[in-house]
Amino acid sequence: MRFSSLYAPTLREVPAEAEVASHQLLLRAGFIRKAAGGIYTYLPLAWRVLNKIAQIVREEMDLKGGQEIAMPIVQPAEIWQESGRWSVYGDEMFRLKDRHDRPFCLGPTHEELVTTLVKGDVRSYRQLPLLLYQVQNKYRDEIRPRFGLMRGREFIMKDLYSFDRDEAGLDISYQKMYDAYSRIFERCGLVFRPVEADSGAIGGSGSHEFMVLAASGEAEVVYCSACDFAANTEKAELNPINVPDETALPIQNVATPNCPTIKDVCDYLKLPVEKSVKAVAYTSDKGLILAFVRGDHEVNEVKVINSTDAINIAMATESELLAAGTAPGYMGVLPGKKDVTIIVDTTVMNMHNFVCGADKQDVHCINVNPGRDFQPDIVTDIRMIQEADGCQRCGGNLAKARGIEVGQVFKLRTKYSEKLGAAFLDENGKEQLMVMGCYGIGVSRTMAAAIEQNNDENGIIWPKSIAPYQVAVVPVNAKNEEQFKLAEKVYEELIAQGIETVLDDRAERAGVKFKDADLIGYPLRVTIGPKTVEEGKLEVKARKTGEVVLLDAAAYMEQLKEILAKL
RNA sequence: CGGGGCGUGGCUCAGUUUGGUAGAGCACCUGCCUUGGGAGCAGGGGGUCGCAGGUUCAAAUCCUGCCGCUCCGACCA
Repeated sequence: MRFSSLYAPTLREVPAEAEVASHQLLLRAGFIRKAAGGIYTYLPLAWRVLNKIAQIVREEMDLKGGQEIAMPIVQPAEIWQESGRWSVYGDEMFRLKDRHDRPFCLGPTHEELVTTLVKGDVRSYRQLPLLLYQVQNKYRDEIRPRFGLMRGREFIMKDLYSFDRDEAGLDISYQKMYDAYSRIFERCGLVFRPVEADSGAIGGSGSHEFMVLAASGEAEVVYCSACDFAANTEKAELNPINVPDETALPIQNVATPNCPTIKDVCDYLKLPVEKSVKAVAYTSDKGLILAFVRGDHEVNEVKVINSTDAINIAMATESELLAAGTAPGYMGVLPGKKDVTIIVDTTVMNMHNFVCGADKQDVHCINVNPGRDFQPDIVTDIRMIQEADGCQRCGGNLAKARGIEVGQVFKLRTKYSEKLGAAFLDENGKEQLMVMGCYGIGVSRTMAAAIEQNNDENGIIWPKSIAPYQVAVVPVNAKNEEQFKLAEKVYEELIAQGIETVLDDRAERAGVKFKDADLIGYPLRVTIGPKTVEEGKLEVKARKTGEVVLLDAAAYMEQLKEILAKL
């Protein structure tokens, strides 16, 4: 491709809307343009990168027996109503109506559609396992789209669905995908880590997220320094902390003036924080929810949501708390409140003689004991893991890192086959539900994550496997016939060898072309200018290391290929 | 949802406080000159000042409403 005709409008200045590196660089280097909030046009360079990532994904999916299909983006409401998710999905779903007023949505995911598809065609265990996938746009009307392609409302996703005859089959499919995902992100040149994820409302074990490690990541992960445990902090399961038995003392109210925080109370009463219980109040479509954890712990909102039937939850307001019969800053576990769901962390149930709010301004209760003094509506693990908790598996030390979630694998089991009636006959002629899994990769997010992990002050540094072009050939002075002729010759020769190359044939000054080459991030740049042309040399510069090598202009190809191969 | 900031040519922004002929740099077009890290000179094209009302002789500027973008918070009582 000749740069003069390439649609890659580079910008000298950073568009004001972009905050993170990948967003800024994708805009500046002429890869994307915004069409609406969280919705982007992919320009030729971006489209090449996306296709390369998708190609790697396809190869690895096909190796594991995946078959590519293409399902519609527009989906009828009925199947979502059947699975129950039409109402569950909430505002995140883009909904529309046809001319007959029939409801549809833009697919945020395809479990319903693919299950409906397969149940119509698969009758026998002989047709299983079945692995179907597609690569297409997905639509999610995010509360707050941000960071360019990292959290868009329209994005490209690879989604594969596995159908097996039983748990054992699912385990095999799951492992295949886990392995394939590891290979995919390796081939994309990314530093990543698979982490355990809670399978949420679906229950049971069986979900991993693939995190590209980057400071700008939205997710926080913890990992063990001793074993291979790694988990999303939002999802890491925690064992309750055991404490020695104690004789239950009589419960009593104590005045605690001006002690709205746990620290105030414990300082005032001279109690260790481990002897206190604090609350976070949420308001939801199911009413007010009070979530209690030990004073030095943190509430994990995701776990709270998973432990209830609530769909949308938000922090409760002061007036809501007062109306329910409690007091902001002084909320307690004791009964006597109106229309409140009380959720208590498992560790709290092991505590004795603790202090918590008395539901009255400036009053706390001391010597509160579970069972004797209160019975929560729900007892479950709702706290956020901390480094101090240590590895929940081996007791080793935990460390934290930030990550970008680029993929997730998930055991669905029979959640959808049951709701949508996807069954087959086994060899005994007995009807069985298909056992399903789903496996997603954010293709457009992977592109952004690759940039987050590979950039410097001059621009993008593409991993070779997903670079839009491998080499840029830059004649320093396009009007110098000798230089330009040589550049064209080298360009033609590289193309003939199947090496993706851009010839920067613009009548720009050298500096402009160098800046653009760095910004766009070609792994290699071949410079042809007066310094080298007279000596019959080509200058080859690696974007990543800045290393420069001079090659014989008459016989450079083998060496150049070697340099490329080593990148 | 709440709170802050912003909306002026393709991009970055000035001008708004104190109403009075729409500006700069970059980008773009033409010519000259220059050619190893975003050159220089000369000439030129391009803007319903987010939208809709209102006030005024006069509105980018003041008032009201709406829309869009963006950041922060969803923070533990």
